[in-house]
Amino acid sequence: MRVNQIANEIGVTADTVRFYTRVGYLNPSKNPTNGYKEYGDKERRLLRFILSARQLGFSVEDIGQILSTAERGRSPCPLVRVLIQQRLIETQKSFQDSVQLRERMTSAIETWNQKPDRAPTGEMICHLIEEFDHTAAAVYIGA
Amino acid sequence: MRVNQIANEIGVTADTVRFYTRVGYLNPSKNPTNGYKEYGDKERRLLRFILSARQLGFSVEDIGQILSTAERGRSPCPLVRVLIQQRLIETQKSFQDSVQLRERMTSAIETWNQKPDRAPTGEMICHLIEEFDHTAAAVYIGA
DNA sequence: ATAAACCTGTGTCATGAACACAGGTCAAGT
DNA sequence: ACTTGACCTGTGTTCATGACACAGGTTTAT
Repeated sequence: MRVNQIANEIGVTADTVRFYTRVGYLNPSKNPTNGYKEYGDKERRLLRFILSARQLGFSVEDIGQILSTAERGRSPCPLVRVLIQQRLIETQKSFQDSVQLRERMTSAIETWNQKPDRAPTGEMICHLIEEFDHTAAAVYIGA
Repeated sequence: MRVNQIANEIGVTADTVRFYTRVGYLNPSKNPTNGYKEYGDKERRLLRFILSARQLGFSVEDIGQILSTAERGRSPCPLVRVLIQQRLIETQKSFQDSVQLRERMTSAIETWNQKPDRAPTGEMICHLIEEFDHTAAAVYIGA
């Protein structure tokens, strides 16, 4: 099985398979006649596992730790339980960041609907952006 | 004004100032005796503008377009209105992604509370992850 | 045999800074 | 004048997760 075959079968791009090979999580054998990498059952199982873990928010490095724990025959479960808590915190953060950014953006768009375009001056590059920032700052400090 | 001075005054790190200098948005003069970059009023205004735009979700490249439009004396406002719509779409996407990931994560954590740790086998690396993925897939296809 | 179509591995790029590091500068102390 | 130490500087590299570019190899059709 070559890179595109396994990629299609699992539903990812060949580049993704190559990436996990490059970082050493997949270890295909090498066809000596043409240098092509040969993926087998083990790689298929590993790749599926990697994708499942990614779906749950584990980082590629997390997965590396999980895999090497399992390779040594130890249960990766305790590590998994710890790691997901950490990643959850990060996800909460990125969620909050997205919410706040979205609010700023929609608020800006709405405000800008009432405002004309203007040419830049020595003082201003874009009055939409600069004035909105002042307004937002004023709101923020409660002014 | 040297890099740390302007950075402190505006409230960012020196690395951030260096970054915007490197990409060419800030053009400090160079002190010929020591090679240090000398930031002035113009750079201060530019840096403030850049940060305001970043707050609104514009990418660094967006800001480059906005600045070069303004430099040619044309109003960047039409561009700004277009760009923010695009970035808003991306922000919505990242918002939704965060929400969904968070759901998967909290659901996994909850499910895992009922499950023991287990050592890996030839078939399984981590039953928590692999079994949750099956469950989630089953839910997804309505099974 | 040859041509086109497709596939491969390796190397580079992307975001937006943060970090590492070797060397320069400057004030305090002697 | 000199030295020590603290601080500062610019430049180069690193981060995460693949996507993309590219030169060359392979397979299929003629």
